[in-house]
Order: sequence, then structure tokens, then C-alpha cells
Amino acid sequence: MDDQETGPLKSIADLARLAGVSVSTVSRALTGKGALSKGTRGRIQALADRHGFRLNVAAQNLRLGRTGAIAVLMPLGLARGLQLSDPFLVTMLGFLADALTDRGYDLLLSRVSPDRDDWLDAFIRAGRADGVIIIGQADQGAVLGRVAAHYRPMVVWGEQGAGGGPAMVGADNEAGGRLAAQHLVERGRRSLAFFGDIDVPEFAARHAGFLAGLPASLRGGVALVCSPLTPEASHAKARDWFAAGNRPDGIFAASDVVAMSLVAAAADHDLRVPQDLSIIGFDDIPLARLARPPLTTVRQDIEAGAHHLVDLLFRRIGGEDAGSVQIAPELIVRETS
Amino acid sequence: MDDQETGPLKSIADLARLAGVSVSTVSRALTGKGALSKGTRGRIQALADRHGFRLNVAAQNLRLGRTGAIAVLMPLGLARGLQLSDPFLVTMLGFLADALTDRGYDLLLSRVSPDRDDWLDAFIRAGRADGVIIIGQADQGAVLGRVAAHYRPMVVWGEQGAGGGPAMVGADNEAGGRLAAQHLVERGRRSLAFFGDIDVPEFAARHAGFLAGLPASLRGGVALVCSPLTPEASHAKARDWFAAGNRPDGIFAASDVVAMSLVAAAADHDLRVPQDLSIIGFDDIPLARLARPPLTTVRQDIEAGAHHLVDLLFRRIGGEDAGSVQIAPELIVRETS
DNA sequence: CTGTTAGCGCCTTCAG
DNA sequence: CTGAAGGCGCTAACAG
Repeated sequence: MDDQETGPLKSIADLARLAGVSVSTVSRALTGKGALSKGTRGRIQALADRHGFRLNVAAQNLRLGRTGAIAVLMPLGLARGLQLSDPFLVTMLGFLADALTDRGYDLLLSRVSPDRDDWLDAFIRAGRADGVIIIGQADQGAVLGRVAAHYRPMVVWGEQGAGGGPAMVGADNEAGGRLAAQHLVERGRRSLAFFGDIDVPEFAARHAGFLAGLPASLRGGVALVCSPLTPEASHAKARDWFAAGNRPDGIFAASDVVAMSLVAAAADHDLRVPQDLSIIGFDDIPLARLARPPLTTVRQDIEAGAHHLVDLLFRRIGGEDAGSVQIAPELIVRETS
Repeated sequence: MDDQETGPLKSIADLARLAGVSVSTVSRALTGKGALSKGTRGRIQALADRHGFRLNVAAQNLRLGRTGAIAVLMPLGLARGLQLSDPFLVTMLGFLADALTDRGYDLLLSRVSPDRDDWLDAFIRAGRADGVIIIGQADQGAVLGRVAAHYRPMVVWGEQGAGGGPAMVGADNEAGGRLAAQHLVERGRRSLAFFGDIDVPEFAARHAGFLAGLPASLRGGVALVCSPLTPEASHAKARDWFAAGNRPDGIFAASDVVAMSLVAAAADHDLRVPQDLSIIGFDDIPLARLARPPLTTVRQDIEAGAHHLVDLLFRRIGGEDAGSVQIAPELIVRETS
């Protein structure tokens, strides 16, 4: 195939020498930018192809003052990589990867430890990415607010704080909580509980909405159980809680994984779902439908969320001062309620 | 805080000017490399800290001829980002992110379309990453083999091919299949099926091991059902298959998601699991234990797999000619068998 | 111990 | 339409 075996082409200069033109001509030919005669351009492109030469993206980016990558950071999951295993986060990650690729950007998945207060500033100043998407503000609201004040290309998935914070995209968690409450009440449930850690803002909003959606007579009796998120830990928590003799007839869980743990723990204690106990999750992860019984849940549209995140980010990169977006949740009634 | 407001420090040169030293001194101070008096180093580091200055990683990497990133590519999941949602892949991704971060590398998640034959060469030549981890060879065995012949820093998760291919890490899928077969036989199951797409090499090996683990008398009667991998699609496939009147008493599924779909579909057809039908999955994803009934499965140690992948990759980056690794699977008996 | 110098591979004015 | 030259921000010899 190779008529002239000149060794691997390391740089644009090698190719220029080979083609008998200058480096700038090669650059113009390969980037498609700048005026160039049709003939030369075609000839050089063919030559590059034949030798398998591609512009070095790193150098290109340095010169252009960009990186071609968007960082996705998940403060929630920093302590253990395993936290990343939450199906919701992962599904989100997949959609983000697609949306970013469509725009010609790479997704940089970088674990950062929110141990020091300046973890985010430090990451940003390292210049590894042209923008940052944060999934789950966790307890870093203050940090995010401070950084947002002077760094534009950042968007956050999570619960809308009181104005002035970073640009956010998220489900209307409070509305979701109300949906769950109304549904349980319609089912005749009266002894209720919420499973989730309300130190996480999203979960706090779900909890608040849940209470708000209840008649005043029930509101005071709602048990609040601070459950972890992983399958193992939440299952253990639920089992202990049932073992302690708690017998509610309706539970709203902060996530589908927690809800599935509850279903499993209920079975361990011979509680029938949904006859004795209604359980509602949140997220509608793909596996929720496959659970036995199929899980009733409040759906967040993850794909729409990912697209909004990316749209918003690129608007802000483009200089627009685009603001937050909220996505309406939807109750999906299956068989655990 | 800032005693001298000089505007944001854009580069090492600004800081050098501010500190009254040369750029190389600043470089030495901030990288910690090279000889430098304790005093100057401390002074410059303090100054950098005070002004929030950090070395630009992109420029640093260009100079060093590296990128500081490892690409993770998943040819399986390229058509739709959603494919990434398989819990196994996702869990793997989390462990990889951790292992790479520990070594100071970023994880570049880049969707590439294996449409043209040179997708991998093109990606590599763009120079975006210092190494490549491929999760799931899918039908790209030929491409991987060819690239491996001239590109060292690449490792593949999947099924060991006949020698000469790329460096691989993977579970011993055939042994896993045998474990499943022996277990079903011990349970007295005689009418068997395998659910999975044997065009995928890993699944083909699981299928082959399954047959090999069976007494000759049963081997011929094993149904082979080509099932997709996503929850929705595999559930539909299983339901249709039961609806067509098929009534095996033992099924080995290519993945836990497929197994959970089978459990759900069996329930739709009033088949009791495990009384009427034993089902075994593969992977042992975190949710397998939470399924109702908890799923019997063949466990692959995902964390060990991720560590082997990263170890192997860096050995190869370091010039070693390290070869493949195989991980022993383990049967986890729960309640679907 | 510190400064000077020459690039890493590319893009982009500015001339011709 | 094409070439020459400077520089993106940083590091690593080589001098001093």
C-alpha cells in the first residue's frame, strides 16, 4: 500500500516535507479552515489518509486554548468508587457521554476528593476541561455557590437552591414527593415512613414534598429513617428497622435501590408487598420494572436531564447567562403499592 | 487576602515575574522536580497558593509527550449510550475510575463508533490518551488483534482468544458455564436452556462451558435462545419464549440482567422459581442479592478485574510485555435455583 | 542553586 | 493561494 515507507509520521512537519509544502498548508488542508485550492487540499488529505496521519489533538487544543473535554464530577461518590454504582448516576453518565460526543467533546471522569474547601477551584485551574458538570451537589452547596460566582462553564444536577447559586438542572423533587404522598393516601395508607438521608438536598426536598402532600392529620406520624444508598447498606438498614418492630403500611424511599432493599427486607420479615405494605421508589431505573413485584416509583427523565445539562453548559460556554431548568416528575404505578 | 492584586496569573511566566525569578525556577518549585533551595521553593509555592495558581496540565502534558488520560472504550455500547447502563459495565467503570485516579490518571470516556474498520487506529492516532482499555471485544476481535500487533498500551476485557491477540483480562467464562451446569444437574434439572447471544465471545464461552459441564445425555437437549442484554428487550424475549409454550426446568442466563428478566417473565406465566424452574445468572451485580427471590449467579470479581486491567496496562506502558490474566469465577447459590 | 534556551505539535496573523 | 515566523504554557538540558 505505502508507496513511500518513510516511517511513522510524527507531526505535521513530516507530512509537509513529504508533500513538498509548508506546515501551514498542511494545517489548512487537514483542519478545513482557511483558504486553500481544492487540489492541494485533496492531495494532502489523501496523503495523510494513506499514512494514517491524524492531527495531534492535545497540541491542537493547547494552541486553541481549549481542551476538548468536559469533566463530569460526582462529589456524592467520592469516598468510594463504588458509589458510582448507583444505577441512576450511571445511566446519567451514559446519556452525558452520548450528548457530549455528539458535540465533539470527550467526557473526563475524574474522581476528586471534596476534602479541602478548594477542591473544585483546584480542579478547574488545572485546566483539564472546558467545562464542568457536577452530578449531585451533596453537601458541597457552599463550594458550588462560591465557584459559580466567578466560573461560568459549570452546571449542576441536583436540587434548586434558593436563587443566586450555580446553574442547575434537576427534577422537581418536591413535586415528586407530593405525588408519592397522594398515591399512598389514595391507597388507604396511614402509617407512613420516609427512607433517605435528608442531608442530601434532593432527598430533603423529596421528604418535604412528601409531608406537604399529606393531610395534616398524617403529617406528624411520618417516620424518618436515614438510609444509605448502596444495596448492601440500605438492605441492612431496612432489615434492622423491621426487626426493631416497626410496621408501617406505606413507605416512600429516596431512590429505587433503597425501595428494592425495602421490598427485600420486607420479605425477610414476612410482610407482604403490597398487601401489608406499599413501597414507592424514586428514579425509575431500568431494573425497577424487572423487580418482583415491579416497583411503583416516581420517574425522573434521565435522558432529558442529561440533554438539559449539556445544552445549558454549552450555552454558558458560549457566553450566554442561561439559568436553571426543572423537570417534572411522573408517578409510575406498578405493583408494590 | 491578596496583598498584590495583579489580575489572574495566566502562566508560569506571570508568577515568575511576580516572584522575581525565572520560569524554570517556578517550574522546579511547583513540580518538585530538580534541585532547588528549600527557601525559594517554599516561597514560590506559597505565592502560587495565595494567587490560586496551578500549572496548566494540558501544556505540561504536551511538553512531556503524554496526555495524563487513559481512554475507556466500550464497543458493545456504541450504538446507544443506553447500553452503557448494563450494571456490570458500570460497576467496572467505577472501579477503573478509582484505580486510574490512584495512579494520577484521568479516565476519558469516549464513545467511538466501530463503523469503519479503522475506528481504533484513528482514535489512537489522535493522541488523546496514553493508553486504551477496551471493555468487551464484541465483534471487533479482528480489529483488536491487528491494532495490538503494533500498539502496546492497550488491554481488553473479555474472552481470551486463541493466542496472538491483544493482552486480555477476563473471567474464565467456560469454567463459569461448567459451574452453572453442575449446579443445575445437582438440583435435578433435566430440561435446560441457555439465554444469551453467542456471537459475543464471552457468552459463547459461557455456553460452551455450560454444555461441557453437562452429562452427554443432556447436552443435546439444551435450547439456545439468543437474548438481548437490556432489561426491556430481554424481558420481552423471555416472555415471548414462555408464551410459545417452552417449559424448561433450568435456565442459565448470560448475565444477571437477563436472569432477572427471566424471573420476571416466569412470574408472568405463573411459573414458580425455583420450584418449577431454576434460573442462574452471571456477574453477581450488586442488585442480584436484592432481587426477589435473590438471584443464584456465577460471580465475576469485577474489582479484581479492574485492578488487573490497570496493572497490566501500566506494565505495558512501562515497556513490559505483560500478557493476559484470567480470573476464576465462583458460584453464588441464592434462591432462584 | 538558578537562569537561558530550545522546543513539544499545532494554528494564525502577516507577507508575498 | 501559499510560506515564514511567533507563540499557546510548560520542561529539560546546558551553562553559569
